[in-house]
Amino acid sequence: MSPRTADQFEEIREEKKTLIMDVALEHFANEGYHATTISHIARRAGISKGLMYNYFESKEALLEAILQRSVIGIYRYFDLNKDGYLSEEEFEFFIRKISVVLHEKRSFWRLFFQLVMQKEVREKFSVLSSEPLKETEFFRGDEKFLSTISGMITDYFIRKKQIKGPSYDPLLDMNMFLITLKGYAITRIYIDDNDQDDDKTINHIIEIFK
Amino acid sequence: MSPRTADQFEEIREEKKTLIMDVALEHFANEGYHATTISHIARRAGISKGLMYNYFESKEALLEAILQRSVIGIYRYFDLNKDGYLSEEEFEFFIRKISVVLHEKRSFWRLFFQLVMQKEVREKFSVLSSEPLKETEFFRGDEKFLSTISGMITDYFIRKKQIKGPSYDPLLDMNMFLITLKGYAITRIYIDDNDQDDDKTINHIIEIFK
Amino acid sequence: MSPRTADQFEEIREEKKTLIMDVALEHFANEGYHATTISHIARRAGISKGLMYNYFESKEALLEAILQRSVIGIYRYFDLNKDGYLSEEEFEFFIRKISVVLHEKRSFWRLFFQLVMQKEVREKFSVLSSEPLKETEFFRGDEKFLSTISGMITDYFIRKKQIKGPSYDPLLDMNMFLITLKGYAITRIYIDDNDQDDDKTINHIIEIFK
Amino acid sequence: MSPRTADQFEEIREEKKTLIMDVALEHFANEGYHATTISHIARRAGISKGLMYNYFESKEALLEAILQRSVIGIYRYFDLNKDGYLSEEEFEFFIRKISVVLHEKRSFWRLFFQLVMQKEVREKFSVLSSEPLKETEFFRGDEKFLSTISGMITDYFIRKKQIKGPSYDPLLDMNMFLITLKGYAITRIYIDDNDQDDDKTINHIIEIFK
DNA sequence: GATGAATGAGTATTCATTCAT
DNA sequence: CATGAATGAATACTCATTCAT
Repeated sequence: MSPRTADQFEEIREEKKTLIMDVALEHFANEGYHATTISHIARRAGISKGLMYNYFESKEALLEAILQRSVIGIYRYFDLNKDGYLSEEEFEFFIRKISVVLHEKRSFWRLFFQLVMQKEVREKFSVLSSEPLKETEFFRGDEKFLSTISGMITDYFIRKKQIKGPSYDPLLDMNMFLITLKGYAITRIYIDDNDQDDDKTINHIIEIFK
Repeated sequence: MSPRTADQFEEIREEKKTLIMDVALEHFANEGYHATTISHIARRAGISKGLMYNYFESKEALLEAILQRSVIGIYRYFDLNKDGYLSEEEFEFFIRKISVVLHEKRSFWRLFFQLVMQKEVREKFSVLSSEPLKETEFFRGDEKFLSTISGMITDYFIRKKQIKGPSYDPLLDMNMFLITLKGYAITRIYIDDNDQDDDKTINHIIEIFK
Repeated sequence: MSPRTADQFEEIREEKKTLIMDVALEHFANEGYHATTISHIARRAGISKGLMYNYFESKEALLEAILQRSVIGIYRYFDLNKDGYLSEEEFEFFIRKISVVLHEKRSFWRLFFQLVMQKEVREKFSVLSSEPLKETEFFRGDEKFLSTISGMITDYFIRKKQIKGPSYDPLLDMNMFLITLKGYAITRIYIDDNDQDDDKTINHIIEIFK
Repeated sequence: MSPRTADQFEEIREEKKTLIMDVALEHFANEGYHATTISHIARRAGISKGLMYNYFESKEALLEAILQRSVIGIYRYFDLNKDGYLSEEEFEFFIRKISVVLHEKRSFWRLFFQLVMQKEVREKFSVLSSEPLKETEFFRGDEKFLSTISGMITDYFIRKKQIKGPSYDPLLDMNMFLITLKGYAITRIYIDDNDQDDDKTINHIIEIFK
């Protein structure tokens, strides 16, 4: 019965937070942020409402924590801090990684699209920042994430022009790529079991835009 | 002095209903259905809350009336009752019409995507019906709308195979088309002013899939 | 096309008022005063809400008008103004008249019992007035009605003592009579078709208390 | 300091529920169900409106809980599960018990008569069930209660015939008894202090129908 | 007289958040 | 750390009443 160490406490704390965030994400993603109640989350997570507020200051803080965690996770998955350069060989891996991350984090992406469709949130995202990423500020972080990706992609298509020649329209191609990516995303994130046809589709997308 | 005629009342009713629906659609689309309050709609429409309920039985009934109106409008715009056949020449017009309708009814489409992302609603749409359209039943109507379009498109890509030959994969092509359409849609409906580059994009999409 | 005379107008007015009161009484009696809405009454009476207020100042005024009309009707039916004396022969007719009036005006009595069970209303009735009846003041009128009947009955049972002798307890007998009357009333007013067994019951009640 | 135990919570819950039900019953009985607002109940109970909904799902659920509690209480008081047989000696106790229960639970009975006079509720009660009593289903329970009593009484009067001889009309006598009971009930439940004359009346009723 | 659109105060209900234990 | 009782501001909805036509 030796008292738990501070580390053990911290570990338990983190586990509980993770549990709450997992449950909350699931519900936010499927029923919507507004339609999901704190009571419901607490009940599903097997804890009391009071405890929820021990871990998260408010419902919105919980949302931001979830978003931040996901963004950081994805950020790390793509290892985007290295150089911001997307080579031709990397492009294929990049697309495949997107396919994986869309499916594995589909709850997050469902929530993400939902939020991005809200006017207020949309406006926040339109101002892309070039400030260094602070992990505690989600939206900044997310903007950074998006602007980094955005820069890499722009870069990639501009370089493509040097290969494809003067008749090639890099802006048009990039727009088509972004449209395809978005369409692929919202298709993919609403399939619960891994789709059989997906491989074909992904290969085809790579084929077109590489 | 003299009392209003039934026609005058009818006119007032229709005008007010339209006004309320217009205001409500705008807010549902931009702030989200749950985040929009009846008070807010009433205030923006310059009427009392009570009057809202003179015209619509509930918030949900208002939503359904809006959806129904939009679906019927789009249905008519596409004139889909004719034969359900999409010829090669028609395909181009079809795409251009989609572009127009996405932009002109962008509030509806914003709302539509928002709703379709809700689990419960998504499930409703998964059962596609082949019953004849009754205008008073929104979801049926919408399913009919979608299933009609869906059938036409499937048809179109199967016929394409006869032209393109055995190496052509109609299912893959159709999937790519649907992905492109969705990506194009969510891109287009969040641009408020008519986009300059849009023409190029549309032409390119037609080029690829015709 | 000669213009209607003032009398004709008055007649139409009275007919409409009667119609409204009939419909309202039916609903007040069966669904309850609070649960019945003005809209509902108007719709059932085939008139507009506005017109209702042309005839009756308020929902409560409508209620009072209904009660007053019924009370006056019953008052007249019993011809109670004559002398307030209830002879032995009259007693039998009195009971039979009660039976008839309970059934024919059962909607009124349903409403009456309902109201009398409301504390506030009950208190009003507890102060019995000996003022002369003014037809425009319902509650006064009703009190007068009740106090007149009450006096007559008290009188009747006191006189009975002179016949029955010293072992007879007039107060007890009167209480039993009032209890029986009330019990008979609430039984009778909730039977819609004229009850077969009722004659036997009435004869028996007369037998006991005459 | 230390957190409350489950038992403590349970105790608080039961106390508060009882408090709310007591206050609500008082108001429902005296002002009527529809005329009593949740705000009013909460204010009188010294709690917030929100708390009411922590304990009862809705105003109607509160009503049903009150009715159920009362019915079960009365059911137990009469110990009706034993055999459903009412002997001559028991009859006297039965009447006296009714007198007591009418007075002690007069708020419930005021509410009961009020509700029974509503058309919709009346119809529910007309279907008497012979299913075993489930305490959680109020109306069933109440029907069972009434049908049990009803059966016992019918039985009692049929047996009386064997004593009184062929000139005795059991149905008429029972009807008179039920009328007297109802009349006694609505008289008794609207007297707040225990009536002096009541003993005489009760004795007389026993005398007549035993 | 007659209509029903329009109002607004009121009612039941919900839910994020606080806090005593 | 943990609980759920308690709060109150906000929300959807109702309905008696008014009023322009």
